[in-house]
Amino acid sequence: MLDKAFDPAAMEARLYAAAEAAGVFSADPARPAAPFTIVIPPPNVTGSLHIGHALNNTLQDVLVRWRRMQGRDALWMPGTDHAGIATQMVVERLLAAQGQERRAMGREAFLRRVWEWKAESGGAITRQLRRLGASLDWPRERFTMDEGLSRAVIEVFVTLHKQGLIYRDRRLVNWDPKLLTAISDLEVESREVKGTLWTLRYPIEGAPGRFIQVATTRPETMLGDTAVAVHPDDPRFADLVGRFAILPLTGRRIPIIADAYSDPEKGTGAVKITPAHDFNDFEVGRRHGLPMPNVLDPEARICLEEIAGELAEIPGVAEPDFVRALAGQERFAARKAILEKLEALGLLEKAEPHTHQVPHGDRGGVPLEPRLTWQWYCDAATLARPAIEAVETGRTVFVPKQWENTFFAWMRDIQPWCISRQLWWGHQIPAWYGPDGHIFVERTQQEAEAAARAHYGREVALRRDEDVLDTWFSSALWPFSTLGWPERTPELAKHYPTDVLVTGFDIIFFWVARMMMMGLHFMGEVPFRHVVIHGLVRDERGQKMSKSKGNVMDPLELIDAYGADAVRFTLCALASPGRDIKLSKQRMEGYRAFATKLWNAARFLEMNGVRPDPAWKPADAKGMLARWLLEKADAAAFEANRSLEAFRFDDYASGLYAFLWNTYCDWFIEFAKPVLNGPDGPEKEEVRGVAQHVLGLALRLLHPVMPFVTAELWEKLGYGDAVALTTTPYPEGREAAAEAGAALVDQAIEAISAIRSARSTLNVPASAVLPLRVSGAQTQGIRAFAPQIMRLARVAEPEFVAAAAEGAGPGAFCAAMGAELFLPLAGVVDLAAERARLGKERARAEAERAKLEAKLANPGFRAKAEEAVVAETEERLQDAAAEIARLDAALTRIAN
RNA sequence: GGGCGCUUAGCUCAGCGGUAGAGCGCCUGUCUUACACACAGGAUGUCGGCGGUUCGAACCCGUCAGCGCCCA
Repeated sequence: MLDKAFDPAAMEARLYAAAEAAGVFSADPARPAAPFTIVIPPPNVTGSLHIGHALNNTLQDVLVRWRRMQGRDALWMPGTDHAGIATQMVVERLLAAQGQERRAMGREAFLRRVWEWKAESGGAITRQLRRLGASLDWPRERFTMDEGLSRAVIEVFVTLHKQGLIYRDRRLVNWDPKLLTAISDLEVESREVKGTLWTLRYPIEGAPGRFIQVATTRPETMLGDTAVAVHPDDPRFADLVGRFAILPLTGRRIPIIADAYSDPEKGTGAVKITPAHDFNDFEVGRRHGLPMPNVLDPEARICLEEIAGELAEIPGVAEPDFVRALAGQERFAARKAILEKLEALGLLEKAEPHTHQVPHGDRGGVPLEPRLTWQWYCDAATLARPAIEAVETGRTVFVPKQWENTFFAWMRDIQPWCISRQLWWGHQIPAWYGPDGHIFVERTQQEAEAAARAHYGREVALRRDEDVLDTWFSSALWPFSTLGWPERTPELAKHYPTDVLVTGFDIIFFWVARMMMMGLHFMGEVPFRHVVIHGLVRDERGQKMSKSKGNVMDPLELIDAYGADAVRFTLCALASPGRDIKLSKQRMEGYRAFATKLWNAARFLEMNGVRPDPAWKPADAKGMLARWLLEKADAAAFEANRSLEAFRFDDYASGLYAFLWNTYCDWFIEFAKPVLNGPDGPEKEEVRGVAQHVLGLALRLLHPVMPFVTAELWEKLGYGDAVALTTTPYPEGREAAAEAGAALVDQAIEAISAIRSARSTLNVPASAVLPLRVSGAQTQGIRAFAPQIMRLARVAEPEFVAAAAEGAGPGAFCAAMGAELFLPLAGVVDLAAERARLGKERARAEAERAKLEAKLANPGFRAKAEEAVVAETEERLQDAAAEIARLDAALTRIAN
């Protein structure tokens, strides 16, 4: 017997553990079944499950469970990425708490410590995904720093290097002065900062008293200025182009150049050029062959090594001693000192408040410095071409499709990808340097040594590059490295290309783009057929959730409060394509009620002797109620499949919600009650049969989104083992096709609704049982379901007469699909109220008739509209007219 | 500045050429022996404005307005 109350907490852990232990979440490459594959977008190993993960993984799990039930060899690949910067920061923080520092302990000891941390506290998220019910193939779990995946990384790096698609270059990077590493363009967060725009005066060489003014928000970089640029067409500066300015403080001679980069409308129209510290200036510097001295060290302190030799004393303009004193000063302190000095020299024209965008590191949180360094680069533009083409030709399809534009926009303008990071935690770059700096890129130290021997003709000492690769470099390989590549494993052969990648739009650049590039280059085929982009989960007011706002919803707390099924169902039901989700506890309460409803319906059937019966054949069902329910169930199953095929998780959820609650509970079970309470016999057997059959169908249909309550009911009711539901075939259903017998149920439903509405409007006491007189050409539904109508509409045994309302005195009149219903209400009915009710219905019918008449009166409509539409319109007009006639007759009877 | 999206019932959202829908909320009634996390009934919409295409527009096109996001 089912418990009275549905208690998710009591069953979830047990059900999940049983399924995991039974191995039903695992793929089997030996099975002949067609594969269905999703690789999880690898969460960060330092991370914990947030509501965005809950959405992302719920959607993946729904797809995987559904396809698995369809018989596909489903593989949902789990794992995490090593998150170079984040993990290194976590461990460094732990060390700091113990008074230790990574440099002091050395690289090897530090890495040991990181692995220890990973073993102890890494991957909390994988345990949390289990609480969500995610049916990942855990025995196949991978980690980007695994031996196998690391091998793939080395293989890819070496291969791309030999192909000339990876190279070393000295370019500007986004440098994080706190983390002391280059970071990706995508890890740069533009923050609006209220700063100051300073205008500086640079003296013109050979023109005493003449200055050129330049505006800057970072005056400390002026030490590295190597030119002043003006627009070629700007008449104000035409005579200065080709001459020189004297850079204050350092006394350097810098040319005044013409370059269209300078915007005559902006600032003073002249702009200082600091090639080593600004991306735009770097390009200008390249175009004009300017020197590019670096004046900031890795921690963004002033360093003078590259300009020390050229400092020159110029009275009133340049003071080498002052500049020398700046060495080692932190950038903002140096800024202050430089401004004070310039002001003292009369070279600071003005300072204006200025709001501008300042790039910050999204991890470290400090302003970044563009910095000129040697780094490893990947030729993304070349790799992007086939990826763009794959999307253009539809080999990979985005859902919703408009995200393809975002993908194209970024891919078509892709910059060289800086793949080296000045970290210790990560894949160390397989490059070795000879004594003269010659580079050997090989898979192993031994191979590098052999190459060096061949190159130099003798043994030499090699030094390995200390840098590691961007975490995304290994993530980019995820769709094939996790399947065993570069080994040619059965999994790789069977499951690549994968079917779907499910992710948020913010990750199109990170994952989608890079996986596409690497997948196509190394596997010759796209990594996934579909990319499903879902929205962001926001709070109920549409605000982004954040710790600082205090509006975060913890999925684990939600699971505790509402059950994993309710959390999953809510996320699914709200996942409309292309829209963010506004999540509220109220919504979740509503869907928890749905799980409870399912539980209670099952309990009711169990109490009424409904038991699973695999031998029961729907095709043998004869009764109208059974046919009606089977038809609705088939349509619901069909729609569920269709919705999931189209990745319409919202339609899938709401369609089943409506079927279970409205069709199955509100009508079928209510219709079944008189039969279940009645005498034993074939009719009761058939109702029990169809009830168990369709409940079993509903449990299967709902299982992908509500795996826990469905599995529990499946087992407790006796359909089978809870674990076995995971691989029980998913119902296919078929398109709705109305059966004649089933229409009689609809008539009974309509009669009940009409009577209920009349009773309520006329204030008939709920407990009063009214007589019912029925007439009309179509009354079979009323006859067939009289007991149901009596019970649900609270009426006496229907009396079938020639004309329902004739000679019965005052009463209420209504109609149901060709049947006329009359409720004699002598002494009960308020005739004025009934007149008002009928009048209102008449007005509604009249409006309908007017609309349809106008439409049919339009010659264009008859001439051009489809025939079926015209016919339907005519039919509706007749119905409206008949309804008006009936209502008129009823009104006449109770006139006065 | 460039691009994308959104604007439909009080709220959150479906619908995207032929009868305006759902959930929640609201109002009224009900302990009808599965379920008050329930049942029944009800009210509420110039489908953002304007213009166009069409026999017909919430839906297609143009335009304006407001909101949001991404990239400079």
